[in-house]
Amino acid sequence: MATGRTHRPATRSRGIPEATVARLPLYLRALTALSERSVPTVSSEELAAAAGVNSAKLRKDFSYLGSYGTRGVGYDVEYLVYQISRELGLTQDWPIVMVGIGNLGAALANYGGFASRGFRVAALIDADPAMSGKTVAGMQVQHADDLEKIIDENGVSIGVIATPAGAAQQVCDRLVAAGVTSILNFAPTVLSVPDGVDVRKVDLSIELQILAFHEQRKAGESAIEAAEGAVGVEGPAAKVTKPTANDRKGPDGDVPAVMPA
Amino acid sequence: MATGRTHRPATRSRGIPEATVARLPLYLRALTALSERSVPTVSSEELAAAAGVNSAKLRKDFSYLGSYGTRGVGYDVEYLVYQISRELGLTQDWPIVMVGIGNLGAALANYGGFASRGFRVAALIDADPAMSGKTVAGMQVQHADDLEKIIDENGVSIGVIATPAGAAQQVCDRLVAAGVTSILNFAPTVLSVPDGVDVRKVDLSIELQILAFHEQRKAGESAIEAAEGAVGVEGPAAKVTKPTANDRKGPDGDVPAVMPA
DNA sequence: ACTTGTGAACTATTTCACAGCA
DNA sequence: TGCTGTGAAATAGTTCACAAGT
Repeated sequence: MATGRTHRPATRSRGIPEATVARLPLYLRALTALSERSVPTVSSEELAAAAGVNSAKLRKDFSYLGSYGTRGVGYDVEYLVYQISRELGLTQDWPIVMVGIGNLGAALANYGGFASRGFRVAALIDADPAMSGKTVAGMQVQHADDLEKIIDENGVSIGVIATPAGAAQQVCDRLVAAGVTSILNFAPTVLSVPDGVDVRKVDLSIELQILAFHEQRKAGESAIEAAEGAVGVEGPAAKVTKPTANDRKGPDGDVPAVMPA
Repeated sequence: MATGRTHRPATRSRGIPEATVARLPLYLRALTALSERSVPTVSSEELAAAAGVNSAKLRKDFSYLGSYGTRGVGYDVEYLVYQISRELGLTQDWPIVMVGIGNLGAALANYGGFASRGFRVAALIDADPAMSGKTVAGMQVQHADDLEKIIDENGVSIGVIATPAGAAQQVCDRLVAAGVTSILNFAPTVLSVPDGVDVRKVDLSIELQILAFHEQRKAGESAIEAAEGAVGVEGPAAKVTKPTANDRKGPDGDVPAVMPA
């Protein structure tokens, strides 16, 4: 339903803001949950709550996609699921290759969230000959030598890198040379790629460091307040102001080492 | 080493932009690498390249921390490493608990990047009795019953959730009740927490969906151009007013199922 | 009576470009 | 001369608040 189609709301299809794109998967998840509960429609208010954003932002986001709601009523859940899926390109099948089947790679291979949207793991690849032939998440791990062939035969355009940092750029280069144009990088390295190739980076330790920053703020605040006798008193004494030392800050040995599953 | 120290440049310590905070770990990583190669100083240009940003942004970012560079010369590597570490709160020790030792949890436990900055895994916790006592990453997995005791005894203020989506909110509530004020959430759920508690979310499938969006753009561009040769017209008949079936959209079974390491 | 869709105001972030210092 | 530090301009993103549909 929804009026949709004939009237082209001007906005459609022309550059959706990056910030909006990043939230579409969030909305999609919330909508999918509603869909499973057979909820027919949602208001921007309800959906926003379920997705953890405010309703003005959600409405603005949707306005970039088109006018898919009905005033006075809300949004048709099924219809919106479809529209967002389509916008994100999830109505098609995306074969992906995963390179580096260590601890993290194995976890990713088992990750249900990949398969549950348009993604399909076409191959698991590891450079370690000892890994070849091992079964991870129901698939045989293949050797890196076959990378190009696999990409070509499966029409892969998205690659996931979960190798140690040292190998990432090299793997990336091969992926790109073989035709991959989008890369999800879990290795703690800055990858350099030619124009036209997208890279997204997930860095586990960075997230923790950001939390530590805010955590320190909280602790510091009360310390200052306590020292100056100011307002907002809130003080679990447990907040050891000056913890132990911290010698280690050792080598950047991030990403899990390869280790058979 | 570097002029620094005595002069306090006005800016210091007052609200550093969130976008800047998010990049500090990036700079820190690049600087650490330089430090290991015993490079004494870097220019904003060089460091920016190593961190994958542009130099104007980097200089602006650093200007929020203070004036730690030397005009005509650059930045003292060791000094900057220290200043950024301090700013991020990494000069102190942060004990963390990890809840949910499935595939992903095990990978995280083995992740070198945690230990290599101020973080220390104080405990691995899983609700599955079959996991208790098992050794993962050199630590005994403990049962969820002991959560509160562990948090209290170790002064933990940061928790990592790697449980299935269904258990996440419940785990979160217990963490918060026990005194945790920062949470890194790997479960594909929106967590609700009281004011004063920070949550950061890492969602593997969201990142892939964002890539798919851009990937589709690339492909679509040429396809549409080829098909319509014209300008603004966009008329994929596919605009099925009433979505097709769209079967799969299966259960939101994200996050890896628990499975012994 | 209710809820969307959206200009307009506001806030945050990035980029420019150059004065100021080593 | 070379490179930082930073106002000022440009751009991106968010929030407000209300007109317009249903």
